[in-house]
Amino acid sequence: MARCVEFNEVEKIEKAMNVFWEKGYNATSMQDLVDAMQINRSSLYNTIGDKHQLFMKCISNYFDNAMQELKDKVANETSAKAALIKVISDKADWIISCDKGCLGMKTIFEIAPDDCTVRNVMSKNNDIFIEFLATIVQKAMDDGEMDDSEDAALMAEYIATSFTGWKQSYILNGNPIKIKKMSEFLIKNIFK
Amino acid sequence: MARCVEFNEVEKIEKAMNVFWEKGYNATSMQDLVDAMQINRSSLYNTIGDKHQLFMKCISNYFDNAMQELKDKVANETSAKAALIKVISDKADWIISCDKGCLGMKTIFEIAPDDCTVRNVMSKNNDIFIEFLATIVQKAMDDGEMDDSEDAALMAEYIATSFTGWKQSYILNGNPIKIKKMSEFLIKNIFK
DNA sequence: TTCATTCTGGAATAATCGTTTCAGAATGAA
DNA sequence: TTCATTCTGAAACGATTATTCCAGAATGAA
Repeated sequence: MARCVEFNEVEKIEKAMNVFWEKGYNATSMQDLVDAMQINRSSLYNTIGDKHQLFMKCISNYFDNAMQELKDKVANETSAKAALIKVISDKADWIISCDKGCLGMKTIFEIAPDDCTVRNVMSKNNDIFIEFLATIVQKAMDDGEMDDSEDAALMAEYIATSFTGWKQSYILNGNPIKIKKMSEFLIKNIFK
Repeated sequence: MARCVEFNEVEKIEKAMNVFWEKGYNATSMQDLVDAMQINRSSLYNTIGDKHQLFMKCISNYFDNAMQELKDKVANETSAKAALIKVISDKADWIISCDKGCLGMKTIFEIAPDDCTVRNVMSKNNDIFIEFLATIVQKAMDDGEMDDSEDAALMAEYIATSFTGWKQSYILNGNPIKIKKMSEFLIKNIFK
């Protein structure tokens, strides 16, 4: 009957995501996005929507990918303790390897405080992440690999907030050794 | 000989700072600033400079104030341990009480990754802050109030990065109890 | 008061912003 | 091939951006 969409939406979303990742929401212009996505302006507005809608899709895609990766990673480990160590040290490696900021943290500090829609999504995603971490922590406690005098949820939150702190440190100092040390310190701390 | 400036620069800088604090650098327009500062556009450009220069003055002023407050606070405590506890619990209270984001953290995540000038200033300020914390930690260690098997600088960094994590948590969840718990957890952790 | 100097208010600038519009090319069932 | 439909490319939109300019008011030493 009629012509149909000629581009793969997920693929385009990912290209847009990289631009937001690098520049942040406000500093990214529609021109930047159109250029990077290699898509027509009209097509963009017709199929995905405006800048804000596109951004929402980007952060959802960002989280979904990260969460899937995390789950796969954990599934490959034999114990809860090993899984936690893997997750923590991989996060440290990731922070060190990535010279851009972090789309998630950038969004939380730049956009979330003033944008209710964004804040709700980020908050929900964060809850899912923390809850997932908490189940592993709980398992480690149940298996006697970890001191269980502390609340598992608080422990998970403690781990997650540490990641944010590391990212801040790396943005400012760009010192990989410091990040490594802090991750080792965290691991030592939670298993002591 | 000639007419002289009729406004107090520091006072105006503080008004501008509040706007940046609330909206972030990119989302703040010169119009917003002119309105808030109650100053003429020309006067602004003539005496302070452009948006970026104004911003630099704002973050410097922000840090100087915070640092002075911190030093006063510490000076009023009798022991290094008491000072650390005071600093940590006050930070938790501050995070809870402030519904805006945090100018410092906002700047680090939004601007610092792509703006070398800003990054250098923030990095230097952060170093000063960490170093100051480290001296207190070291004193607590020397006085036997704290386990000295860990590096004081790492400990200071650990405390500072925790603050960032708490702010993230509070932006997303707005849960004061959680912040309180995390601050208690931190205090318990560093003195154990 | 005079007058060189400096500040002030508002208009003007050029560039860029996000978004819309529309003619025409591409599509694919009939 | 036909033709209704949908996508595409580029131009155009009005609003807003940061910044500059300039005429005139204010200033204060001479």
